[in-house]
Amino acid sequence: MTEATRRERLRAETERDIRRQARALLVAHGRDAVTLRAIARELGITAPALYRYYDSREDLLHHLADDICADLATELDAGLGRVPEDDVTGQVYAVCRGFRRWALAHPQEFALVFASTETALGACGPDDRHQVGDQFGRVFLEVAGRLIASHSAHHDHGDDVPGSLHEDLAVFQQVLIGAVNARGVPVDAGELPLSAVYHITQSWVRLYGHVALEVFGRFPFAVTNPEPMFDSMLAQIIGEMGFTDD
Amino acid sequence: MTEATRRERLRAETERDIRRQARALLVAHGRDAVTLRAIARELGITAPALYRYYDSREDLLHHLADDICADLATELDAGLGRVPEDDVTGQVYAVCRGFRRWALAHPQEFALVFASTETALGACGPDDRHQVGDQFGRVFLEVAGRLIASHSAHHDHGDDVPGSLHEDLAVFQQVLIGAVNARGVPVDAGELPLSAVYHITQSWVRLYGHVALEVFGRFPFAVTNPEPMFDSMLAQIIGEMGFTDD
DNA sequence: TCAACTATGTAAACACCGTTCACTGAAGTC
DNA sequence: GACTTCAGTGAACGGTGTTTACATAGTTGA
Repeated sequence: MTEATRRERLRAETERDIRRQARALLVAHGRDAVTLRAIARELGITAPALYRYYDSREDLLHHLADDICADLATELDAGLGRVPEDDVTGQVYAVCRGFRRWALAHPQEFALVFASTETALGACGPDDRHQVGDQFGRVFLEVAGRLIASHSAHHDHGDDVPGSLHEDLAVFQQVLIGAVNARGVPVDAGELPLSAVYHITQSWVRLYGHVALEVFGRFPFAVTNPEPMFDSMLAQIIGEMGFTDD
Repeated sequence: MTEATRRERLRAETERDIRRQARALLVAHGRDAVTLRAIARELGITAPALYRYYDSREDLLHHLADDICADLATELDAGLGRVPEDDVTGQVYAVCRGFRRWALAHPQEFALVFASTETALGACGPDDRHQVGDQFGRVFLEVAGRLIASHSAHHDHGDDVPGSLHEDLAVFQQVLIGAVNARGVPVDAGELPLSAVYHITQSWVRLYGHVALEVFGRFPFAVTNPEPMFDSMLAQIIGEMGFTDD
């Protein structure tokens, strides 16, 4: 099984070390502190050696963002595991609260992955086009899709979907259906109408908006305890889907 | 009137030149490109000379953020001037669309002011505590306050305000009332209840969320034309206030 | 086994960067 | 006209990303 040659094992090991150090620097002192020389210094090698692993600092940051997405997805998945399989509302709560908790605990990582102007950093993972770009998106949107699909009969305010969005939403609809089906829950377009897809998107806007405002401290006034505000927003988002609790 | 000495005039002029160049570098090549040496080079002086004007690069970026806030406020104010005084809905549309347009046209500035982890950059202006932190906030939130105040009778879904937010919201309520009154429109707490203040905050979450997602390209799928989505969201936000159009 | 090859590291150098310090010279003050 | 204030300079320190030529350890095949 240990097919890898000695050199390959060593390479993989240093590759992990590099990103681990980069991650530590990011957490401790922010994006600007993630310098090739600092990483190399910490690893006991010289900076140019890093070019055997990454094309440039930018490339390293890109892979770092990938790692962060993967870790976030893992964390959200773990939180999901602690909720009963059939309690879909609870799953949505778990994922959304998990996202907020993660963002507040890892502001630098959040800024790198979710608030970078470089387009390269956002789209994590090697997924095809027409796919949810990053591993985090996979977790969050799959749960949302399952929630909506499991309660499709309840809500039907379909008129407010802008016509010019139909094409984009239809693509996303297929992605969501594929993701949910891949988990063994069969869904078709009838159970996940465009209005539901649109509502998921709007929910993402609000979830992201609240979390980013909290992380960056851009609420219009000092919020002493933002958690009830977040939970209240979640309750409203879920409530708008047409059911309250059971 | 030209009380200023020759030296004072020159100083003010250089100060403006510095920030203008810093701004140009930010726009053209992003935050990391705003270096003291590049600014000085462009101005035909040496880098240490900049320390006669700013304590550090960080300090310069802070003042730059102030400038950006002021410019944004000016632009939003100008857009506001093109809407009839009594068309408050139109004013909200103007400010929100103006904010989105500005953010998309100035992504680097947006990232600096609205998505920086450094707390110092967000709170622009020399305003006291218990005040809206930046000049942009002043414009946006004042319009929102006026809108709500002018239609307070229409909506009253007051129960969904988390109790633990009452204190914070009350402070913000006073700020909003003060801002609206300062424009000559008398309002009191009865016309601007906490539920309305809460709704304004939630609207800011959605406005910010959409704009930031668009600027950073973090929508879960490729949105071919995000503008109708934005307008649809605005219509819904305004609709939730209890009136549709007239 | 040993030569050929490849992958991984090094040292030196280049052109940048923020920041500090001693110094110059012009503008303002009495 | 002497004195002070202050914008600007040049040199220096330690830091940065990146490229280049070079060494050497690991792997491979005859």
